Amino acid sequence: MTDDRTGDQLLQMLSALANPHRLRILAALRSRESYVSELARELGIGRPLLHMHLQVLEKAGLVVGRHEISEDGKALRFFSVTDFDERLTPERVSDATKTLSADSEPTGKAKR
Amino acid sequence: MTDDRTGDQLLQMLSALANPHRLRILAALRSRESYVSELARELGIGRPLLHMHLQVLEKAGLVVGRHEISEDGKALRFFSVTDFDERLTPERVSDATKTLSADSEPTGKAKR
DNA sequence: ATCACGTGTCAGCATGCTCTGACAGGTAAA
DNA sequence: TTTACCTGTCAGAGCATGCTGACACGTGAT
Repeated sequence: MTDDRTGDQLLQMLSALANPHRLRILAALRSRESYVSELARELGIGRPLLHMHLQVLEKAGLVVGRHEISEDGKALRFFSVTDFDERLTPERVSDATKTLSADSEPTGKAKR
Repeated sequence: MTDDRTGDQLLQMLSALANPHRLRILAALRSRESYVSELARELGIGRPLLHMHLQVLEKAGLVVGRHEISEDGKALRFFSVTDFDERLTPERVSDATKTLSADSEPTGKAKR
């Protein structure tokens, strides 16, 4: 079965997925959960950057983070992927546009 | 059945869909095909802008354009949506990353 | 010729997204 | 205390996108 997000939520999900780094992050977290610093090393990207990408993914509901304390007392931030399921078809897109809120309208009404 | 694009193609599709205007364009074309100028009026956006969005959608294979001659001799550019079908799940994303080409790697190897 | 309507493209501004280096704070072990 | 990890955030640079007005070209009707 497929999820039932609103147009805005779907758009947010698509925006989150439209980036190679974020796709790789999801793939990496799927094979095994891990915390920020470790993930950054594994993917070879900067920690601040990864941190930002994780926020985007989390806001889109594609990933969830939790706090965990390692044996030696470090406060680690673990992330794991949610099991999202969205089907992309012309029909789904049409449906989504019905619940698309204020977004386009370049500048006001735009009557050209 | 779901499509079988490579990671790069999926990424291109996601990027194309990650925009409210383009979602609306697809929805509009689904209810009825039309040509650029008419579509622009219907959606209330500029023609050059719509032209650009249509190019993005076409390159992603979500829409196809063809030339047609109206009764009064005008060369019209008609567009129609393809019936794409892509399922978004953690597994699909993992698969896609296997066929993701040169993209990330911020600057060279990036060993941090 | 001029008007009305269609096509496509370009320069340039504005906005948003990406990315890095630096800073601040915290715990545990040497 | 110093070292070595971890967490988070910010400013600023750089690059990609979005968007508009103007230009060029074509056809049929007035």
